[in-house]
Amino acid sequence: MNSQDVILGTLMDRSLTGYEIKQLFETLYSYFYSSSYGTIYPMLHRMEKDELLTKESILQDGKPNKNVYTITEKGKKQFNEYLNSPIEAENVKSDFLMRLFFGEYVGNSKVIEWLEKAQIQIMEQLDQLKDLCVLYKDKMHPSQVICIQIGMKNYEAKLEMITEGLIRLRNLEQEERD
Amino acid sequence: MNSQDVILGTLMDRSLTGYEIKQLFETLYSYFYSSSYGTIYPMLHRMEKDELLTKESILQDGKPNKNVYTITEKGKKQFNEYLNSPIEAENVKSDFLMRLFFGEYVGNSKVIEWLEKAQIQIMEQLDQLKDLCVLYKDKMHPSQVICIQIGMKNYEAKLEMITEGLIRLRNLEQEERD
DNA sequence: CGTGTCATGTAAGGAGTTACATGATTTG
DNA sequence: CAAATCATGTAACTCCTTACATGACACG
Repeated sequence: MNSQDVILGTLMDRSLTGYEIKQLFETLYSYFYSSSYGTIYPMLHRMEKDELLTKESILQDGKPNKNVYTITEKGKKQFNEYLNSPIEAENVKSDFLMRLFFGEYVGNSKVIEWLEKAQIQIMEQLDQLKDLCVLYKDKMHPSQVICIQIGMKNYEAKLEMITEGLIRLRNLEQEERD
Repeated sequence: MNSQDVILGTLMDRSLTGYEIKQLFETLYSYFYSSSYGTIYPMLHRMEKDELLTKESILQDGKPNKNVYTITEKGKKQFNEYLNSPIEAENVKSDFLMRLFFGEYVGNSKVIEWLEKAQIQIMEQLDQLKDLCVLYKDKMHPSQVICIQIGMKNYEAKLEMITEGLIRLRNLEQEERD
């Protein structure tokens, strides 16, 4: 799975601009993929050159011009090949979890601070996903439902453990004061 | 968080070889970090040059020689600076979830195949984590306990949703046949 | 009147992976 | 006897991020 595969998949059911693709990455895809404009725009150019996509420039007044990309037959074929290739291992880099792992080197109050910040952030992410879930509810394929449910359940699992952990750490702090 | 930070943290409580560090990445750290020998060995060299680590070569018979690395005061200071820097956003690339998201383009039986494979794999990962949890149980810092609990709960959440999803998809397949 | 949104793009650099090379010993 | 384990290392390459540049309109 690389940016090309994700872009191909994204354009399978409708044509989009680079900007709109990035928005999808930040919302609907946020729990399983991310990449920056510095990846997306050059990749779209390359994919057009490789005839996986076609570009249509749309002049707008009041707003900057758009480049709307549409997947070609060749692009669809390529995406299909990807879907039939072996699944790659998940790749996670979680600074938050790593800090928790090394929490013994910073003291309880700092760990509590980290947990509280994470709690707020994850709540926001979960809310965003829930909203999207309501929005797309009836248009979603069963497979997509499973995907988004895993995403939500993951956030919920994290929140649960953070809440439990906070209780334990706050008790420890209290005991120290006594 | 980059490979240097993770290596520094790993060497905080004991000296290790590159090979042993990699083993930790693959087991204890597997749910929040990974990297290859191609990252680890050159990074260890660089960190020794930068005086963050010292190297001790140990000659073994029957086995290849070892380079055991120990963190220096400078290294500890650097790790402390990292711990006091702002936490970076989590970065996930999950090929599995992305395929589920685009599952409508492959048909139910393929999605079921993906889910079944993932189920087995995640069960193994969860078992591994559980074993480690038992092994380190009494030596773990409260913060580390939270970390590993999040890891386990995450796997459990995924398994739960996969099981539910499989039931739904198998019913759909059955209905189609009728 | 500043901040956010819409919209695209590039250049330089960083961080990492893959594939290869070596080689003895242990395990099934 | 093959495969896995122990153990280190490099070179080529890929992919991606960061930081910058541009510019108009809308909102409060």
